[in-house]
Parts: sequence; C-alpha cells; structure tokens
Amino acid sequence: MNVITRFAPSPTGYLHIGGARTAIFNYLFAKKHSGKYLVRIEDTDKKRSSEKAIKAIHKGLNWLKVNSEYKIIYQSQNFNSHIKVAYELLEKGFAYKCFLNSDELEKLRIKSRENGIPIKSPWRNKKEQGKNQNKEFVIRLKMPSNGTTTIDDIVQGKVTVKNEILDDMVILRSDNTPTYMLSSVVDDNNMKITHIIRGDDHFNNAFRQIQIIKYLDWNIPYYAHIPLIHGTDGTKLSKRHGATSLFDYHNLGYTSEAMFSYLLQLGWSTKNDQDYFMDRATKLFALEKVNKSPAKFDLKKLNHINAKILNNMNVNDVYKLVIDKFKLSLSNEEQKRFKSLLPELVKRVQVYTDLEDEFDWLFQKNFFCKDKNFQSQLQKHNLMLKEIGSRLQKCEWTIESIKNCLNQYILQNSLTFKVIGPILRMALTGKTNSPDLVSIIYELGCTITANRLNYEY
RNA sequence: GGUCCCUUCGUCUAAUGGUUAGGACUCAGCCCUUUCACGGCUGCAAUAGGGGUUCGAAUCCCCUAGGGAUCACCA
Repeated sequence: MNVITRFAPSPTGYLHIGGARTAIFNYLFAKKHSGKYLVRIEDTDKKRSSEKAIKAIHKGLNWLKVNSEYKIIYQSQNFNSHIKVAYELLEKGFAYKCFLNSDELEKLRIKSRENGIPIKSPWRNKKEQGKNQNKEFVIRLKMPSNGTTTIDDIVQGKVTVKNEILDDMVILRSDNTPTYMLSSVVDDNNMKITHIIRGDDHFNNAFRQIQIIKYLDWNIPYYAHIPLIHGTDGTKLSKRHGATSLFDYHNLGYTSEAMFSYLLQLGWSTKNDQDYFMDRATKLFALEKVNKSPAKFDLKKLNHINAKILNNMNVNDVYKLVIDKFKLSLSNEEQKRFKSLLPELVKRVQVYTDLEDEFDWLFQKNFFCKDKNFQSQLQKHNLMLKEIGSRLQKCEWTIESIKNCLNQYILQNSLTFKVIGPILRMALTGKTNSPDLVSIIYELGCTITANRLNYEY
C-alpha cells in the first residue's frame, strides 16, 4: 500500500505539544512505510484562524523537523468542493435542509440531552420546505437510524457503536460554509489519505464522519486514534500545567531532539529501548505498539533526556544554541574559552539556558566576586591569593605546569587542595562550585587569573 | 447524565497463561572526587478492588470503583 498520512492542525493558536506528538506519529508512520506525510491547515473557521497561528505551527514543525516536504494544503481553498459534496448528499437524500432557528435548536438540544438521545431535527422527515424557501437553513447529514457502525482502530481496537446514538450533524452552515466534519472527510478523500492518525478526542467523530464516506461509497481509511497527553493531575493538558506550546520549550532551553524523543516515548515504546532519535524511530515505529491510555507529561523525564542529549551533542552545536539564544558576541579568545569549558559546563545543566549563570565569570571584564557572604573569607586569604597569583604569572601556561604550581604551593605551606580550592574558586568564579579549577585557570589565561587573584576585597 | 475509552512502582513503560513482575525518570544511600556535576553501584517502590475460568492469571470473562474523551452552525 502507498501510505499517505496527514497532520491537520487548526490555526487558532500556537502548536501545542499534543499536536506536536500527533505530527510526530504521522510523520514517523509515513516514513516507516516509505509513504507521504502531508500537512493540511484546517482553517474552515475563518473567525478563529489567523496568519500568525499558521506561522507558529510551521515554526514548531520545522523546529521538530517534522514538517511536510510537500505543498501545504489550506482547507479553506477547497471550500467549493466541500459545498458541492454537501449538495450532492442533499440530492441523494442522505442529507436535508434544517430551518431551525437558534431558539428552537436550543430547546431541542436541552430535550435531547435530558432524554439521552442525539439531535435529530424535525426537518429530517419533512418532504418540502415550501414557504421556508427564503429562510436561512443548514444542511444536516441524515444519520442511519438503526444498525451499528464498527471501526477497527489501529490503536483503540475494534469498537462498535449503535447508529441511533449518532446525531444529524451540520455539514453546511447557514452562511454556506462547510463545517470541519464535512471538510475534513472530503479533503482526506481528495488527498487519498490512507491512515488517519489523530488525537482520540476525535474518536467519536470518526463514527459520524464515516457515514459520509459510506454514503458516497468512498474508500474508508485506516484510523488510529492516539491517546491525549495529560498533565500531572491526570486531566487534559492545559495552560495551568505550565507551558503547552511546543515552542515554549525551545525558549526554555530544550533541544528539539529531546522534545522529539520524549514526546514519542509518551505512549509508545519498543521493549526497553529508551531513547528514540529520528533515524532509529523511523525504522522501529509501529502504531500497533501505541498505548491506549493517556500519558502524563513529566518535566523531570524531559529534563533528563535533554541533559543527556546536550551532553552527547557536538560542542559547536551547543555553542551555537547558546550564542543564538543569548545573542552573545564574543571575541575570538572568549569563544575559545567558552568552547573549551563548554563540555564541563553542560554536565551541570539540564537546559542550555541555565548556562546564562556562567556568563559573568566567563566573560565579564574586571570580574570580582560580588557575593557578600564570601567577602570576609576573601579578605582573610588575600595574601594567599596574591601569592598564588604571582606564582602563576611565572608559570609556563600549560595544564600540567599550572597543576604543579598549585601543588607546590600546597606542599610548601603544608596545606591541602581542600583548603585553597574553595577560596580560589570564589575569587575566580564567584561561586562555590564550578568545573575543575586547573582547567578554569588555564582557560581564563594568565592575565585574567592574576587580576582576579590580586583584587582587593 | 448518554455514548465510547482507559487502569502495572509517584511518572513513562516491559512482560501477548508459567518471570524472584524487568527497565527508565524521580527519590535515598554508597563509590569516584579540589567543589558542583558527570559516571558507577545499591536500595525504596506497582499489577485499582472483588468474583470467576484454569494445574497455573498482570495477561481471558463478569461486577464494582476510579479516571479520561465526547455530546456546537469549534476543530
């Protein structure tokens, strides 16, 4: 089979992480089967759609590297074909005009809900609309009233529903625009989508939409309704759970590789493999292995994956991420210093934006320790720092010599590294923890090191 | 409320009738160590509850409880 999948977001806001995961699944499934992966913007609701949102979605997809290589499809551009189908359904008797006004509809809705029956307009069985000819109407699909509908969903399994619970959904609005329920089905058919992979909040819709397909005798696609992502409290992920926009995670210092890997393993895995990167995932991905139950979004695990990825990345790539993020412009010397120290610094953060804390001592001219808590200690050991500083100035500038120089000082003064270490660290970095001191001294260079050790506190 | 779906350590999950129920994250402890990390090792911790079927059930069936999705001229 020639697999074709699609990711079909509605451009009403940013790309949220649930949508991002749906995109990943669609992308991977298509790649795995050497098929096509398409993106379709579902902008049937013009009032809620925006250009800005479309841009945000592309930005997100590009960042995650799951954008389509094919032409992006805009649903609104196919309106005419959708409308045509609505009238075709009407002509064939599978749909009907409904002239209910909003008050009448509201009453019907309340009644339906009380009785636990779906909405079916009284116009369903009226032969001709005669005097209503000029009134506003919607077109509703005439759902089968008996029998059952079964969908063999790749993720959810075989599910059967009684047709009597299906409501006569609106397929064409009174302003002559098609609804999502119609447009989506028509576009999927036109695009020859073979596998519809989407959030399971659409599962109920599938039983309604499939009726259109049956009436028109179109090919029924495979369905795979993947579970939603939940917040830590078990409810559908929303803003109160923290960032829900995919791109927020970029701004927070997560790599797209980490997001990809994490989102993918939220609901899918093979055996005990833990990290799935693009190339491996495309080989292994199988919809059948997707869990039916929703998974909770766990930032701690994301942090862990991100830290691991950051540490396995090429130094230049991490460097670039940080430079871009903070718009740093560094001298050659500073660049070299940063890159040399970066592998050690990265071990200490989970998101690369946390590296910002290191910028002061790394790049600030005339740096000195500003932390009040350490001032007295620095004053107390003023002489020691100066002595070490002057010894270092005479030292050949290699890691080995610097190390020897410090060791000599320790030996001659009957000290241990534990005694001088913390003081040196405060003077050089202003902090109580840092990478190895010898490397720091080496990378800072003789002049800067000496200046910092000679500072009068 | 109707309909549909779900339920294995706190979290993500493995185990498709036979395992001391495995791994990963988190947490705790230890080792390494000039600090903080990295890394390594060890530990805590689960089959929602109740009935069946079976020699044997996390796994199959039923009931209960809990959770979720959906019920628009939104998508």
